[in-house]
Amino acid sequence: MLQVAFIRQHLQEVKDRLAVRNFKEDGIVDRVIALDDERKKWQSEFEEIQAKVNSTSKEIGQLIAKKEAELAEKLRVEVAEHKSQLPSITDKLIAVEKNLLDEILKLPNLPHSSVPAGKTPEDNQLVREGGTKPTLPEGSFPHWELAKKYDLINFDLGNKLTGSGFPVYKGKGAKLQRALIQYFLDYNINAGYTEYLPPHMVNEATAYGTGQLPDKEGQMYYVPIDGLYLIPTAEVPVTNIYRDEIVKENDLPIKMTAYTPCFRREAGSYGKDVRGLNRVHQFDKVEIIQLVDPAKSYEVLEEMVIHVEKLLQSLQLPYRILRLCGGDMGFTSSLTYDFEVYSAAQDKWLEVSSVSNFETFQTNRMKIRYKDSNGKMQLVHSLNGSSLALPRIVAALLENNQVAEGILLPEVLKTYFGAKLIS
RNA sequence: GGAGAGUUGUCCGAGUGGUUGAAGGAGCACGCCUGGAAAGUGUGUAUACUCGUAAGGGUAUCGAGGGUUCGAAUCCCUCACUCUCCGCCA
Repeated sequence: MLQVAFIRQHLQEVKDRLAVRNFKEDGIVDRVIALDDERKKWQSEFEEIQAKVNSTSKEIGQLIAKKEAELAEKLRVEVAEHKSQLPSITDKLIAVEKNLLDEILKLPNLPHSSVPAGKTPEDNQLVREGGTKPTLPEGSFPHWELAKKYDLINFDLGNKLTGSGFPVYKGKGAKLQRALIQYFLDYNINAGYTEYLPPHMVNEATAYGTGQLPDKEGQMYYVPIDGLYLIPTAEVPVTNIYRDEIVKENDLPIKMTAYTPCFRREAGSYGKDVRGLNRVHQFDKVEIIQLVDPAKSYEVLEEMVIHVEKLLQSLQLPYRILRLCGGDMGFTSSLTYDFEVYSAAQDKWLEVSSVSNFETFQTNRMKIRYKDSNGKMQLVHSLNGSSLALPRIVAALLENNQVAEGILLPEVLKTYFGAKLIS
C-alpha cells in the first residue's frame, strides 16, 4: 500500500510512474488526496470536541472531590451537549476513512525507474541468458511422457484423489522432490538464510499483509469454517512473521528461507499451458525472503538475482533472466526479475523464479519498521524470490537430460538423490 | 467439545471508576565514577494521527470490537488467543 504522505509530496511523479505500469488511475490519486483532506477535517473536529469533553470531565472529578456538587452538575450538562455532536462526526470520519482506504488499496506499487514501459510479456527486457540448450536425440519425449515411462509422476491418480492439477509423485519421482527441496534449502542456508517451516494456512490479516487480500481471494483456496486460506507461496506466512514488529537496525538484513507446498486455484487459466507440470494447483517451492535497510534494497535485489542464477547454473539448466515491464509486473512489486528455464522437448521457456523488491508496499501494510540512526521510525523494504519452484525445474531436468538409458541428473544432486541416473 | 484462569509498555510486573501513557524492577541509551571493565550512581527511554518554523500542544491506543458513565486499564457484553483440568485423538 502506498503512503498518503508520499503521494501528497510527489503527486505528478506518482501518476507518471503508474502510467509506466499501464495502470489507468482514473483520478484515484487525486481522490486519495481529497479524501485525506476531508479525513483531516473531520478528525480535527472530532478531536476538538473530545478535548473539551476530556478536560471538563477532569474538572467534574475535581469538583466532586471538593464537594461542589452543583457546579459539577452544571458541567455534566455541558459535556452532554458536546457529546451529542460526536456521533454524526464520528460516522463521517469512519466513512471517509473507509473510502480513503478503499481507494488507496486500488493503487499498485510504483515501478522502479529501471522498469521498462510496456503492456505484455513481449515487452519484458532480456537481461541475460546462460547455459546451453541441449540437442535432443531423435524420438525424445516431453516430461509427462518421461514421468510415465519411469513411473515418477501419476497425473491420473491425482485426478482420482483430488482433481486435475494435483500430481502424485511416486518412487524416484517422490525422492527427486525431496532431494531438490533439501538441496535448495541447504544452498540458501549456506548463504545466510534462516530456515523456517511455517503453517500452510493463514488467517485474513496475514493474507492481507503481503497483498493477497483484498481482491485476489479468488486465487487462493479458502476454508470457510475456520476462515483460513491455503498459502499460494511461503512469502505469505514468512514475511508476516515480522508483522507489527519494530526490529533493531542491527538485525537487518533479516534473511529467511522456507520450503512449503503452494496452493493456487489458477482460476481463469484453464486450457493454457496446463499439460503435465507446466501449471498445477499444488506444487512445492523453496522461497527466500529478506527484510532490509531501504537504502540497500536494490543492491540486495541484485544479490538475490545472482544467488538464484548460480543455483540454476549448478543444475546445468539453460536459463534466461527477464526484467519485467510495467504491464507484466505484479501488483505489489517495484521491480521484478523473472527466471525462465528452457525445457527442450516442449521447446518452451518455463518460469521457475520471480525475484522482486516490494520496497515499502508490503511493510506499510504489515508495519514492519526499524528505528534509524536519527531515532526515526522507518519502514523496512521487503524482497523475495523463489529458489526454486519445483515442477518446472523437474520438467526441464527430465526433458533436457533424457538419454537412451534414462535421465542423467546433474552432478550436484547426486548426494541428495543418491544416484546419477533415473532409469 | 466441556469447566476454570488469564491477555497491561522491549521484557517482568503493579494497578480495580477520576490529574494513569500507565507504579516498581529488568533491559537499552547517554553521563558520572574507573587505568579499563564490572559494580555503583544520575538522567532518559511507546506508537499512530494531528496542529505548530520550533519549543510544545491535542486525540487515540492497557488482546480486538461494542456498551454503561460527566469520566473506563479498572464495570458489562461479544469475539480471538494463551494456560490448567476433563473428554477425544496423530
